[in-house]
Amino acid sequence: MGKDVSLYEIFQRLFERFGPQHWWPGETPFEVLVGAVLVQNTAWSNVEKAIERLREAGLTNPKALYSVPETELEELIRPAGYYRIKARRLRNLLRFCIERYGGSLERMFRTPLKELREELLSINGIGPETADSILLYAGNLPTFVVDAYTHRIFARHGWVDFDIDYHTLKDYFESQLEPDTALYNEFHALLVKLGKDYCHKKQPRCEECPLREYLPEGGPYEPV
DNA sequence: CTCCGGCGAG
DNA sequence: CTCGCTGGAG
Repeated sequence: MGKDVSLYEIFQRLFERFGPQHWWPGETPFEVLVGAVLVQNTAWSNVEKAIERLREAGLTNPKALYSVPETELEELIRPAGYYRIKARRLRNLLRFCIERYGGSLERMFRTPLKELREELLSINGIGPETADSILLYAGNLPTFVVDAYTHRIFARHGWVDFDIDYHTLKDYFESQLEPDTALYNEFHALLVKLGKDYCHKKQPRCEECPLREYLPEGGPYEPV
């Protein structure tokens, strides 16, 4: 797996083309945490509307947001889609923050990475990608976030198999990269940028892609 | 495997 | 109008 590719080289190619993506820099850790749940299979532009509504309502911390009745929360986050299930998932996460850490995200993120990751994964509605997004982008902890774009980009280039699972792909990145929060942050953001603008699900723009020099002969690999 | 769902791009 | 979206649960 991975062939002879250097992940640092891939990162460099993407960074040279796209520059810094400054993901989740100005927002509070709380907004990042909320956004990580709301963004599940959803365009970020829709999540921003929901976050903006919560901000306008002054719901800027776990206890405040958890005090909102579930049906009201559903209406607040409605623009993000999946609003019923996301309201429930969000409340599951908030309840955890409150009961386990007194509603203090600062306290929560002082927990050892591996330990906190397991705790987050035990919450109904928090899967591997959401957990890692919270840990990396809200907690600044060095865990690599894998997503559908990462999978698509690396499988199409033949660097990993199409049937690779989340943890194996995550371990692949973390085994070849230093545990650097800033690097993980920027790398994932750049892969999302590439996935959105070039490595489309249908009709990828390989000719103009920053990674075109790594394209296999005869075009990108496809799932069997 | 299906469902959850509003929303914007094309 | 259709498609896909910084997934996860049942």
